[in-house]
Amino acid sequence: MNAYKRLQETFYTRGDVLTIARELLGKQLVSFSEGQLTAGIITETEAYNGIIDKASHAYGDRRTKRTDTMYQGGGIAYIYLCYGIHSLLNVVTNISGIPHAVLIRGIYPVAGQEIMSRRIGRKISAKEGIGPGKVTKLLGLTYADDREDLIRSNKVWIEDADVLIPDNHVMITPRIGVGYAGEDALLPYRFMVDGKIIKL
DNA sequence: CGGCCGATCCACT
DNA sequence: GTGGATCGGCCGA
Repeated sequence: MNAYKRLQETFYTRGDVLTIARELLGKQLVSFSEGQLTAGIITETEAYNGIIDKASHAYGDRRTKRTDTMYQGGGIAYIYLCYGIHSLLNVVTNISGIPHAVLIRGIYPVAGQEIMSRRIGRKISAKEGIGPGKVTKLLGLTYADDREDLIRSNKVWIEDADVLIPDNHVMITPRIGVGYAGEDALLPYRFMVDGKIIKL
């Protein structure tokens, strides 16, 4: 039923986190959580550029129990709790020792919409999934799923679903909610789909 | 050890 | 437009 190809390690371990954040647009994020399959096309991402990026948890090479996940090799999930309530899903990139990550901020639901509705407590709209806290809620993921292996896990992974997002439908802006990051708050590290998703 | 605050969302005014 | 929910990480004393 589903012949889509899961993204492999070579996709995640590349050095340019901005390129990966851009290329994740249109990819299909799938979760098989609580025995339920849900999936969405990624529509919004943000890049976090490691120890030199003031907006990153790993700024200044701050390696703690929490940020240690980002120091692992690319291809795993970094999920942490924000505002005490929301679990935020990131994709760890680059090689082991370099704490790069891409925050998944938005998805367009394509499978398991009824499951998603139940998880969120009401019917989802077509544009549901905007906002990183909502992404994890729809997919049934929490910070307990931190470090899940996107390449080998049967709980959460990302695959190429033959969705093409042309450059003229990609909007690039500064990141959200990172005012504390000084001049780095202005960097154009946020990528979002503007307009139609084109399925081949 | 205490206190502040964050890569947010939603209900309510 | 705004404030409440809710908790772990981090910093300063």
